[in-house]
Amino acid sequence: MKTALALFARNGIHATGIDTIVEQSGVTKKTLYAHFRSKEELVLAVLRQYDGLARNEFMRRVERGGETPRGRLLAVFDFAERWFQQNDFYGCLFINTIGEYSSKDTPIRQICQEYKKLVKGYIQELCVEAGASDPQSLAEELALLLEGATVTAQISQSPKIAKTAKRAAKALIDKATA
Amino acid sequence: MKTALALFARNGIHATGIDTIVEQSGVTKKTLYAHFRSKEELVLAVLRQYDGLARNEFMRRVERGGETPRGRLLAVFDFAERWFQQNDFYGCLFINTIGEYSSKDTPIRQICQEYKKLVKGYIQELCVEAGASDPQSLAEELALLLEGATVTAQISQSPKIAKTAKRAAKALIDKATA
DNA sequence: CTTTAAGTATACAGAATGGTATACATTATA
DNA sequence: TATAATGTATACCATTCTGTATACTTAAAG
Repeated sequence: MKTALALFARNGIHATGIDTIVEQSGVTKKTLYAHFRSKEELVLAVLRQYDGLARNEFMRRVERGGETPRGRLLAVFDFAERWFQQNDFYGCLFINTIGEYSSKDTPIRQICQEYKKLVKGYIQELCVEAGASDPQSLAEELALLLEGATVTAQISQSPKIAKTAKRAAKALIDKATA
Repeated sequence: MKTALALFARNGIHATGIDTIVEQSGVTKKTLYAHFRSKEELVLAVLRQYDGLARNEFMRRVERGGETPRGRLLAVFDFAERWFQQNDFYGCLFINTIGEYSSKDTPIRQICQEYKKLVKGYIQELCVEAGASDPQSLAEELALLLEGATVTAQISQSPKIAKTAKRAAKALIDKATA
């Protein structure tokens, strides 16, 4: 049900009408509004669900992608490359959503902020394990590379930018763990 | 006239109705449609105009911001910090727009792609001047940091991330010009 | 002075928006 | 078997969307 509602990812939230969701999901409008009181609540539910799924998948792949802490940090960008290669990759849902909601106090924004904070926190843990002299700074830098690679892959439609990010990440990690 | 139409930047394109634009700009609907045949044409015109302005401003500030090529490369991130601090900063218009238009062949996407390509090209010129061993790679890496800082500043609402990006940039530049 | 261009004001058309209501089918529990 | 919950199908409402048309004002150019 919610699954079909990832139309949001492709077309954006404002551009996706309730009717389209109803039509494509096979669910009836009545049922939809029985579960979610409004479109905003539906959006929130979708974002929250995706938040959990995406972070889980991210951590799982990173964990498997490297033996050493340093290897896991670099695996972040291997994960990114695979992500960018998916044919339903339309950039980061949270970044795209933030672009549609500028109001500072909407709960939608909060979810997006929270997601990014948690991802950065996870990267920071890896930095600690890798023995970085200043884990927080390194984590910020690597998160920057990841965000940058994500939007660049989205715009330029070329997943290979992940390799560039990985190369830069390597340099920054080496410098921070010298 | 077009100036008032930068409602797009704040609220996104799909969320901004023609009526709102007409109302806030003082221009009449008739006149608007005399200049632009459709909303899409208006969007294109706005993006194109902003493309020119933004790139100009960017290059001007970078040029003034540093004496040496290396200094100008770093000035990119000083520019970014000032940009992030503006109270009408809602992230990069082109990134936000791409998030709303996934269709590969819309001219709107092309403008966004072109903008990013030109900015990267300019950074690459600076990298050449700075004597980088592989200017293209360095430019890609620095562009990544800039994009990352932009979306991070937008989401976290804290302009200081520009300093983080600058620090990382310094490390990457040093490595590439050793 | 008159004509022509371009503006304002406003009403309207047709479709799509978010959201509600009615009528009927299914199913699980009491 | 009766009841209550949950789903489907569909029609509908008020509003807003993009885009057009009509009528009146202005102002510059011939």
